[in-house]
Amino acid sequence: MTKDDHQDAVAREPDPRTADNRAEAFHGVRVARRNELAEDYVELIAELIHTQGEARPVDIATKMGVTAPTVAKTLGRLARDGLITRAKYRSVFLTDEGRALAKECRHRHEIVLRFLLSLGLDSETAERDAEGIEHHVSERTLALFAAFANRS
Amino acid sequence: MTKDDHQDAVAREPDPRTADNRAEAFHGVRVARRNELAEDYVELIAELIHTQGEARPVDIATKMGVTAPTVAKTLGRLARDGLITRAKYRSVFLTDEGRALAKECRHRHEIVLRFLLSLGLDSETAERDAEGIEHHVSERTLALFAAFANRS
DNA sequence: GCATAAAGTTAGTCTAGGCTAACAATCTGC
DNA sequence: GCAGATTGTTAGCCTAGACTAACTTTATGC
Ligand SMILES: [Mn+2]
Ligand SMILES: [Mn+2]
Ligand SMILES: [Mn+2]
Ligand SMILES: [Mn+2]
Repeated sequence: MTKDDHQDAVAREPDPRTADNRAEAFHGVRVARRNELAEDYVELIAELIHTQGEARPVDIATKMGVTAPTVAKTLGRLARDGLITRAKYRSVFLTDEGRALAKECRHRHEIVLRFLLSLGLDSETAERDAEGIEHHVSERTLALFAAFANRS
Repeated sequence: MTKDDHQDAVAREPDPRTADNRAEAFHGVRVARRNELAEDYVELIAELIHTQGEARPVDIATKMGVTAPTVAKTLGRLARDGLITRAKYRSVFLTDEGRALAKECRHRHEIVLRFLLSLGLDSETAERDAEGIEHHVSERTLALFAAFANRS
């Protein structure tokens, strides 16, 4: 269908499903990107509840570095998606599902961070990179990161 | 200003600029995310020009796993941003700036990929994860990845 | 307990990035 | 050289995620 198909007749070693894999990889990244924000939010909300006793929109806004209306709209989506519950003018609570996701995210975040630190990265850069990388590591990669961090 | 300020009076060990760093980290991730798509496109366009002789929208669409109109719109943005040039119904060319970005992206992609492979990851998963991670590694992290991959 | 400050909401705007449907141009094979 | 297939464009729709402006509610301090 695409040019590759007949090009492969000439190809030496590349396997015939390379194009598919590319599209799949990009698709996987797009999916991951769709969940990034939700992951960061529930992770932060869990942390705020733990450290401050409650998760207030104003604190979420400060830590996320966005404005209050942006937080409000995002919380609306999280509620719609069953990750949090909220009442008007009150602070935010995680549902069971939200709590489970938060736990998983914190776990991932910590492994990625520990891994970067164990590679020798300074903590500020490690924190910044971990915040982005954490959403793009598969289970398999995470396991390798954890193993490496542990035996360092 | 936020609750943290006076909370810090009670705090044990966390340093006082933690909140700022968090917001900065999230901001950095948001910025990185804005460039992800452009980076993947120019990298792919460069690759298509190299392997096929030209970069046709239909091939970009296939490899990216999106529809032709999506590609058309994205190419419009890339042209607007000075990364490519194009004429109606013709294939796409990189500007100097686009070529430079493509080169840099390919470089980053390769280092991340080699790094993941050298950690012991299978190549399919490595390719998928690299496609996402590459946009979130700082120069510093990249250098550590490269060093690790080389001495493995 | 009330005035004011702080926090939260709502409405409206914008861009990116995805899609489908419909149409236009180009390429290909005969 | 033209019919049909392929490719590309355009228009229009949608959601996410950002913002400002304006308003309402809640919390605070005196
Ligand atoms: Mn993150
Ligand atoms: Mn995180
Ligand atoms: Mn990528
Ligand atoms: Mn890439």
